[in-house]
Amino acid sequence: MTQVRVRFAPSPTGFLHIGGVRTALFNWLYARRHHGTFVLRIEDTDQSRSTDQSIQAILEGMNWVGLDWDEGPFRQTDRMDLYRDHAMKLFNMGRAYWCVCKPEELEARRKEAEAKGLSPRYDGRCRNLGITNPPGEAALRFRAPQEGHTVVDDLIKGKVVFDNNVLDDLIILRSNGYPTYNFSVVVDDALMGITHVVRGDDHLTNTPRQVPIFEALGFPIPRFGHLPMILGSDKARLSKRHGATSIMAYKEMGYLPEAMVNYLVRLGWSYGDQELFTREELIEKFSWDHVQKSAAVFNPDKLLWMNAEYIKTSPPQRIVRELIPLLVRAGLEEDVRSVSEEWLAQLVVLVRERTKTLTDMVTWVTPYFGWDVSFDKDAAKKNLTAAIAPVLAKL
RNA sequence: GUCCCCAUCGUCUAGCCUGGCCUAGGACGCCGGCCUUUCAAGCCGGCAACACGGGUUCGAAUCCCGUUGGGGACACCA
Repeated sequence: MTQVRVRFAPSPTGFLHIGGVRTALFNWLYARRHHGTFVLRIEDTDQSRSTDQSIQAILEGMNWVGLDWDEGPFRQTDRMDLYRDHAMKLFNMGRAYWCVCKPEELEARRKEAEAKGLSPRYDGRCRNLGITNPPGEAALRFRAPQEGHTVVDDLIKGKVVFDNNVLDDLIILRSNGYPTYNFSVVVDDALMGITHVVRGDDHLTNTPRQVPIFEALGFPIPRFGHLPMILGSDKARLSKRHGATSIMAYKEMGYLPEAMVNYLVRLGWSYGDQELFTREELIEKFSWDHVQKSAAVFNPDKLLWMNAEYIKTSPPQRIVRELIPLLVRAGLEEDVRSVSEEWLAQLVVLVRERTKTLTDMVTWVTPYFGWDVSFDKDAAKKNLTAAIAPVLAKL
């Protein structure tokens, strides 16, 4: 078998979403499992929505959960020549044509079709115009096959058959010269030698649109895998109104990255009855055939439980490292400086079984700081009751 | 509207491919008990599901068809 090459290709239009993290995680696990390569690619061809700040957020999030990439981050906007060259190649071989329809006209026609209960597809009116030198602004469309069918043998869903007559002649180059997603993704996945394209479920119907482009360009077709979506408690796609969806928001709330990873991987993947996995175990045990086909509801309670498990079982030194910045932020910088890490570690052991998040832990730990610095475990245990009572009262 | 995907406890899931071991297992949450001077943790126990309808079969959660329900896609967004 050839070397596994997978990628995570987010668009930088906001913070890093936990759904994105899960997609990245599955790709990362597969790469690590097979000693393959994990590529990070930033899909920033939408000029109006992409921001550098979002790119930073993506990198920050990936770093926090420990998903390291072997190549990249590549930015599609650095690769514009590649897309234009390949688009023109398609044009020159007659597989693409110039479309001079105005965006507003297309929009109007789409609405009209929808109103009539028809498919809101492009009607192909520029398809056979044979425009070679478009006057002013024009977009380049791919001449999609109209007959036959495209079969996607999905790693997760199995064989899925699409009739080519539902295919649209989609725009591959916008009139501003930027490539569209369905085109740049094909060029990049091919040129980057991606062997397995694993992405969200919402891309499944994009696949039969992309496969003919691979074919037309003479590229080998990668394997595809489509991961089920994450839903909110009302079974609607997970969004802000269900609570925090940014991965970094969970850091802020006092979650451990290993707990996030463990929870997210179990959301849609299983290994018998096992709930808790070390990173090494995940790499060793991960495979597509235990990935669920159906969408999963995000359950904050279970995540909280899992975080508590990690807090209870992680080496106290590890917890201390994560805790210190939070203590500093809580205004306890002086106090933290006056005690040893060892002292803090003992304190962590003392309170950890009653805390579910690091933020909880800050609350529990705070009253101890007024005490004698020569911390004695046994003495503290005897005095635990006294320490807890006032904290309880405040809660 | 058209196309595609999905369907086991409230939720995450095991089992389904290779029908009988399933009076359907585990986990979260919930309820009760034990432990504890109180809380938490821990331990023990309980509630709770094969969406529905037809087939196939000696036998179906497991295979087939249909229905219903949920989700996704149909942009000069990704």
